[in-house]
Amino acid sequence: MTGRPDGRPEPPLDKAYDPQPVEAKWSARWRAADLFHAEPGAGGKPFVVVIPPPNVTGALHVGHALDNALQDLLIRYQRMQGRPVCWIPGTDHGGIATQSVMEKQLKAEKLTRHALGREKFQARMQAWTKQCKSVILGQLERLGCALDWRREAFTMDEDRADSVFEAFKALWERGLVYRGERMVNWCVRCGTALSDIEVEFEERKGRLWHIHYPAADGSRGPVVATTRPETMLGDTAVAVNPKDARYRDLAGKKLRLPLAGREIPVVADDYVDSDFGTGALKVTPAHDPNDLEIGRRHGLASVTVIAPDGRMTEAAGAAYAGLSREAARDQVVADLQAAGLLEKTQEHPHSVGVCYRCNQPIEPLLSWQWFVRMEELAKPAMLALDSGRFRLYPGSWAKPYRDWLAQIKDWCISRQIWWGHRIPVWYCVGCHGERIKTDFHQVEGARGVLSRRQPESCPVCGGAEFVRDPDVLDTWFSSSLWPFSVFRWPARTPELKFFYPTSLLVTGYEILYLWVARMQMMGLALTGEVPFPEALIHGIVRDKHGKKMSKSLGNVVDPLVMMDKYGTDAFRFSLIVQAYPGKDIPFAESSITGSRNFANKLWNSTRFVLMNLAGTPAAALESVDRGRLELCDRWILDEYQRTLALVRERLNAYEPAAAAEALYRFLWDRFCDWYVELAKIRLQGSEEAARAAARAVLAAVLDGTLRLLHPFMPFITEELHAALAPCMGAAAKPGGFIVETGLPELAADWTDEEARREMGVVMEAVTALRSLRAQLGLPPGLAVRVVAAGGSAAARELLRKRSAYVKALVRAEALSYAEEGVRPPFSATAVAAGMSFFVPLEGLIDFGQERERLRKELVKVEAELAKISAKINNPDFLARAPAAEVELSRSQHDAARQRHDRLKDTLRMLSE
RNA sequence: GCCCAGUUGGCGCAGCGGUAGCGCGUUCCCUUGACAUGGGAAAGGUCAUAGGUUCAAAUCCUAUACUGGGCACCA
Repeated sequence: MTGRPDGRPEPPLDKAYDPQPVEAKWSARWRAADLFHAEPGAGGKPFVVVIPPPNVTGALHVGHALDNALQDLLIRYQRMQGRPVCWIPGTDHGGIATQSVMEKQLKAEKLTRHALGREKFQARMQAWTKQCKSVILGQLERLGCALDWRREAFTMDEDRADSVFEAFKALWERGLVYRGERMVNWCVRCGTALSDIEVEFEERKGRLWHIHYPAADGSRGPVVATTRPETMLGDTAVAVNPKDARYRDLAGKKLRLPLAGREIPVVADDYVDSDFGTGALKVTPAHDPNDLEIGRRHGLASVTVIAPDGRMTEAAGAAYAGLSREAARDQVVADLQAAGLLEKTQEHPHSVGVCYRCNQPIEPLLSWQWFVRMEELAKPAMLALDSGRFRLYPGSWAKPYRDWLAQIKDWCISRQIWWGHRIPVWYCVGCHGERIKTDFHQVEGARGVLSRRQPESCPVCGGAEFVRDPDVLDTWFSSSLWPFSVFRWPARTPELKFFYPTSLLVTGYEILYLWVARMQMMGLALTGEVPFPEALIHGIVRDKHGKKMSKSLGNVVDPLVMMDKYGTDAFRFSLIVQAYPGKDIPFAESSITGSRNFANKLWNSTRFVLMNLAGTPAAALESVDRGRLELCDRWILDEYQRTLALVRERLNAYEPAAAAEALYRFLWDRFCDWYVELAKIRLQGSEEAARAAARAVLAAVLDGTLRLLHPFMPFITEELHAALAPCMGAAAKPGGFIVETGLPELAADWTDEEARREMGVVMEAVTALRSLRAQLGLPPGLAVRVVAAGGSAAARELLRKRSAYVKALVRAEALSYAEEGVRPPFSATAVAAGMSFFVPLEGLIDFGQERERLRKELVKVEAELAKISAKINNPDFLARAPAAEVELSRSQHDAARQRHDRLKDTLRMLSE
């Protein structure tokens, strides 16, 4: 340590916290020490979390940062409580989302996946995945995540493929997967079917076209209303409600379908709402789920006019075939208008189902797909919820979760894309004919053989030529197995035995049904256990105006930029401190600034303590004689103890924001603003025993605060702990890394109501005097004399003993006492803690102003007094409120009364 | 249409039965040996509206309005 020119020792830390080097250093050391690797079997019940695997679609966003900051917080917290922890890292192949990222890249190269072919496409996907994984894992490490890096998993690697096949097989054998022809949600852009939850509904501006359908005999027919005129080419009936008097004699008649020219019947069906539109409904069984039902009830034909690629088919007629559905709509409307059949057009906003990946309108299409029967799977999941074996935090999610399970529909799991687990079913060409090779999704009732590899021969016809189901599984299928596939289920590994079921899942509510519910169902169905007994469901990170972040809005915040600018700890803390249960987070940069400042405050309070420990290490708190501690020591220890309890309580209840806030306020408002300032009195004094006591308390409280803060801010606390430990002497806790030192615990009970009360008096007096100084505009450097008068004997005695506190904090050179009723001449007055404080200011004070100031003060106190008086004079209150409450109100009343009287007295004296 | 959540100082949020708090912002003063990423002081709210329960309501109940969200949808 080199000396400074002025002879004082060089401070042990820089003046401001510089996060970058600190983060790099500790990331590397944690990794090198393999600090968060867990082996099965050791040390009691483990705390296990599987990461919600990010899709390999690019870099992480702020939402991931929040999710992982919360997990890391809880992992480190549990670890510090002495539990073995295991947090599994990994990524998800991400199906459609990832494939469309690749397709965009191909498009930029003027390529398509079809031009490339399935195999080459796969190869490119693999390469991309590899690159993307390392970016994502790197970001997680940068965030400080205490992941067990040796256990990294990917939803599409070999081990996970075993799990997926086994799961599919188990469901197949139990008759829970089936291939069926259904009206599915088809995304024209993605070229695949989607499950119901992958469709989002958006309110969009639309129109309602009223079209006249003439009767076959040439007479006037009904007018139908539709939002999708292009589908009329596939109409096979018009339906009306049987009770609708307007159409009573129409049912059973034939109509001439405009543009197409064919005859279609009018059918009567209860489904039709007479009040909507014209009360006559065009029926297109091939392109609308409800129309399909009507068609089935009335034995109607089905004419497919829109192909899976979104273009019109031959069946739509020569004039339209090949047009996109949008172009066909315009053409149909124009043609109808030309034919004089378009009665009118209305604006008609309505909700449109769109693809959750690409936002394009969904096309309902009839096709053969794989489904999972969900009802049977949902029942155990509901039971787990009802019996408390599975709990959601916050509990407000339980109802929506349950409602969703109760009305669950079968899950379409086949996707017509190339990136994913291929469906392990093979079809014999001998049995199904050549068509199975080219027109797979239209082949009715195809029966496949379940196998991972091509079967030897067909069990029916003995043929040896097979085609594999070209489809892949929904990416969420493999995700739903994640809590046990990461431990290589179905293999009965030691990991599976020790780490499964996991302890907690942390994720956002946007995938509650998509993922959380399905993991519960699959876990219960395949392993017989709830995969995690608790789930912490957090909100979404939005922009500062509360809008969803999206690339198109340009309001996306890049976590790396934030970490570079403010440091990882500040970034994490700002997310956690806003993560109140059930709330979305409006993310403003100003909130990270606040956390950055907090980190710096922490840094500097350690810097201060270090400066005072250098050379003379602190004694352990336990070894300090309690009689050597003075008021502020007892007070801060009481506050500290409360904070420890509160933080633990909040974290155990999964309320991290409240825990973070408690720590923030303890460190800043209590420790720094009051305790450190008061400790300075002794530290700068000459009495060695007093200095030692202050050092011991400073060291103990700071050290514990650092450890308690570590799960929130891992890097800075590690750095500061490393700097502090060598200076702590006997007070140092054993352990290398801070996470190994455990959570702070108190050897003794430091509850101290008396210290709280007495510090309260000191703080009140100090605040009142500071306020007085500011209001009088006294320069901060000007030392004043304070004369106190009145108050209880106890309060006087307290202030006499603690006059050093008051003097130091209000920059007073003297604090003396006057007889009640004596007021030093030319003085300003503050009233607090039941007494008056006079500050003599001969020549500096304008009595007119001083009177005015005190009058304003009096108005406030009068209002307060009136309120509290009304309360304690209310007989009902006295009769019915609890005694303690009455007592409290009385003492409040007395305090207000005293304050009031003192102000009045002072004013009277000033007026004389 | 049904269900849920929210509505608290300029902005963002706590509090959820006993006299309204925090962060950011604003105003004033201060480069004093941890920290100007700091210290001190101040201004600013009839806690959406209307009823009700209670000795006492931001907090419980009931309506209403607005804002989000979920579910189901009538073309």
